[in-house]
Amino acid sequence: MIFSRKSDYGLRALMYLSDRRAKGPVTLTEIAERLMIPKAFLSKILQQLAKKGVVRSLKGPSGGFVLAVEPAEITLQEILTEIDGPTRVFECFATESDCTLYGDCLMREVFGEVEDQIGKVLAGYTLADFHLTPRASESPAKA
Amino acid sequence: MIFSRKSDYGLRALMYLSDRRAKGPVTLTEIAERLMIPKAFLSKILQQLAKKGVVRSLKGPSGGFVLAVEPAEITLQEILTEIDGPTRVFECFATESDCTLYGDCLMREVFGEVEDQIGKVLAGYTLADFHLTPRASESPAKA
DNA sequence: ACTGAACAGGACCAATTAAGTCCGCTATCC
DNA sequence: GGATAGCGGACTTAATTGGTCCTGTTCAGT
Repeated sequence: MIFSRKSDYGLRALMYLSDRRAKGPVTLTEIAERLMIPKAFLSKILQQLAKKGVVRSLKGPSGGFVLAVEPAEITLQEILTEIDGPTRVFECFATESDCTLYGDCLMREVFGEVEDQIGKVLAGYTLADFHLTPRASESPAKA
Repeated sequence: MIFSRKSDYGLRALMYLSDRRAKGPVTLTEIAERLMIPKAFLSKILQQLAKKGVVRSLKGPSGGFVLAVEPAEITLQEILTEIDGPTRVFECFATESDCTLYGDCLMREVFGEVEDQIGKVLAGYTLADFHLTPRASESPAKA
């Protein structure tokens, strides 16, 4: 699996915050309950995202988390990288000296290409493309 | 990591067999030693590839493994799939009922796209593209 | 100032998967 | 029939992921 459960949780939490970013801070407890994510675990994920500046956390009563970026300004690639770290496609186990490949390592080339393609797809979407709930701003009559 | 160490071992073993497929069966011991792969572990991998018909195994003295396909006829995608199983990019952890996504699941779409792109890259290479050693048939004067 | 709501962060534990080993069995060549 | 080589199942170990717990610290409201 390329993307972990952590990414799934984190991404959904960001969608939740994105949907409610007009309404002030949302508590960890609320997000965890609504999205059915283990609270303590989600706490770690949001802490991590807070350090990276994706969300802002406010302590004390009436505190919680708010999205710190414009949903349309952060790509899926950025989000997943910030949660899971860079997508590693293949790691060469051989050391320089015992790599028996002929000439330039074609493997590196191939897997570099794979990484690029993955990145390209993920960079094509932003948080604004994802919603957990219908947007209040969207005309319901259009259904 | 998308691709496991098992894939690395298996792929390199296939390159080895590809390079020497004119010279008859190669023993597990030879491959393991040359490529510095734990023998018992490589055995499992080659067994697996034998079941899939990628290599053929011959028991008894003067036995060993031979490549059972034309190197140019098997893609990197096929090889990696046969060793590691299909590349799973993302697994939705929510059940149908608790998936809170709005409308059609955009996630599925995105990650399907990612899988397609990975497949496209890997399908563009065959075993014939990879070599552990210089090909004898290739003019050395060209260097 | 005190209280209680809320996040922070380190240490810890559990579950899963990946990686690797062991050993008796079977086929094959000479 | 003995030596050689792969087969295959059970097992162990190591690494990673997923998750918990507990003790802070910050801060709004009184």
